[in-house]
Amino acid sequence: MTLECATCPVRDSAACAVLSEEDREKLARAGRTRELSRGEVLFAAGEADTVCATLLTGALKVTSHDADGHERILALIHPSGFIGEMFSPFTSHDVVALTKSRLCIFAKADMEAALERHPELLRALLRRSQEDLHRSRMLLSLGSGRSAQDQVGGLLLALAQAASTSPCHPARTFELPITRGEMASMLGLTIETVSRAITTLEREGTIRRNGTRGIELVDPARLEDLV
Amino acid sequence: MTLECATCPVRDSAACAVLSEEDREKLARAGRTRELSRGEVLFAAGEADTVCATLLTGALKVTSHDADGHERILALIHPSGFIGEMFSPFTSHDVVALTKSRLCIFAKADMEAALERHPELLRALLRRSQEDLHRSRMLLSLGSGRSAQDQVGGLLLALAQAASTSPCHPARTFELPITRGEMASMLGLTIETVSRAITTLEREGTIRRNGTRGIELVDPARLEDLV
DNA sequence: CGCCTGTTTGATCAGAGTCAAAAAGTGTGG
DNA sequence: CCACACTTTTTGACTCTGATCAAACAGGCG
Repeated sequence: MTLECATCPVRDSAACAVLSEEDREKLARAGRTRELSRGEVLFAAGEADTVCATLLTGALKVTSHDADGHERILALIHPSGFIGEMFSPFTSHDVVALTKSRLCIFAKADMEAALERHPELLRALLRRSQEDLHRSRMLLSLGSGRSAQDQVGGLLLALAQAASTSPCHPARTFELPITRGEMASMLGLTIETVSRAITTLEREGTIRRNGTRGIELVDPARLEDLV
Repeated sequence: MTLECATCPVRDSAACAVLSEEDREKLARAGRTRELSRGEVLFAAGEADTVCATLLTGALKVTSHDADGHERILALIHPSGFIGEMFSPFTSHDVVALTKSRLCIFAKADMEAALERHPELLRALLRRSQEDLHRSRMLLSLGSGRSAQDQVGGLLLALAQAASTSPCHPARTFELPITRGEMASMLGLTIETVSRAITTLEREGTIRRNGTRGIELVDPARLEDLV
């Protein structure tokens, strides 16, 4: 299926937004879209990977697996995010769909050619890469000396910020994009510990739950000074 | 002090190595070198930062501090590494010298101008940024479900790789660039736990110690299949 | 309705943290 | 070269948090 940039949901925020209308069209002709359903694998670690992609809708996770198959989530990817290490011929981590997702896929060779012609695209990717790096370090610092409950609180806050439309203020109410198990795997905790932490946070009056996925931040300040 | 690219120890590996001789000279004229002694702060989190830098010799750490002042090391920077988020006006983390270090410093504005003129420099920074991201995720996956001993083993392996001249094989013997406390702070453990882990690894015959900082990997394979 | 997946809660246990002190290094000045 | 002070590392005893094992509970969907 060929691309329809005109109706693209991330046409203003994705990396290719820095291109002119016509340049973008030219790039689009080299690409195609792909749908993934929950659990489908986009990249598997260690495979040669010859494509890169922009996420249009849905959400992806970047994971690694330790010796005994335990999964660790290293990053979440939201719409307009870019996937693919342009300088490494092999993927180092798995990339898997968390929900039904739609992507815009390019051969690395085509993207490489576009980068050659459009330095502004290079700049857009650099910016994204530095943001990814920043988020990755956030996740690292979450795991620090803090108690399990503080870690979960910090993650909730981070997810609220990701769910928010405005970049600085967290959303007051939002739906968790991930399961308890996936939260646990982002923090290196167990499902049970995450569940208990959420229960405690609710009993303390810091948050309120709305079904299993809905979260309302009653007292965001309390979460904020954990960071 | 003006720059002497001719005698620069990282002239072939730093980002600016992608420039031609004359372009590099031009950039060099805008920069200056700076010396830091152990513990000196290059950037403090939250400050406006108007410069970026390449590390020539020594080592730096990137750290964050939680509410009670506990430090967490998010990354190490080795010679030829680049420091400075080009797209964010404020530094988000502290950057501190681990040892006596020498840097090559540029005003962001000058670097920005150079990026404008030399897309290959942009590409070099993107590559570096993706490598940083990769290292950051390595550190994340180290912390996973693994025992303290395995985490320390994994860190030793990573440090051996960083110390090695060849990029894939770890050095068999090397000097730890950081103290026990700093190792602990990279993994989110305590000094005592790190110390005990190292003692156990030696008793198992996986490593041998040579003074407090020297490490010999007797059985690297055992460490490798922990990852 | 019953099955399956995901979540919550409970009881027990082990591993890492904490507190404390000895030992090994490092550097300084006499 | 040695004596002394200071920092870093190691080791020990005890505690407590989070993992583990197990079971009840809640939704979603055929």
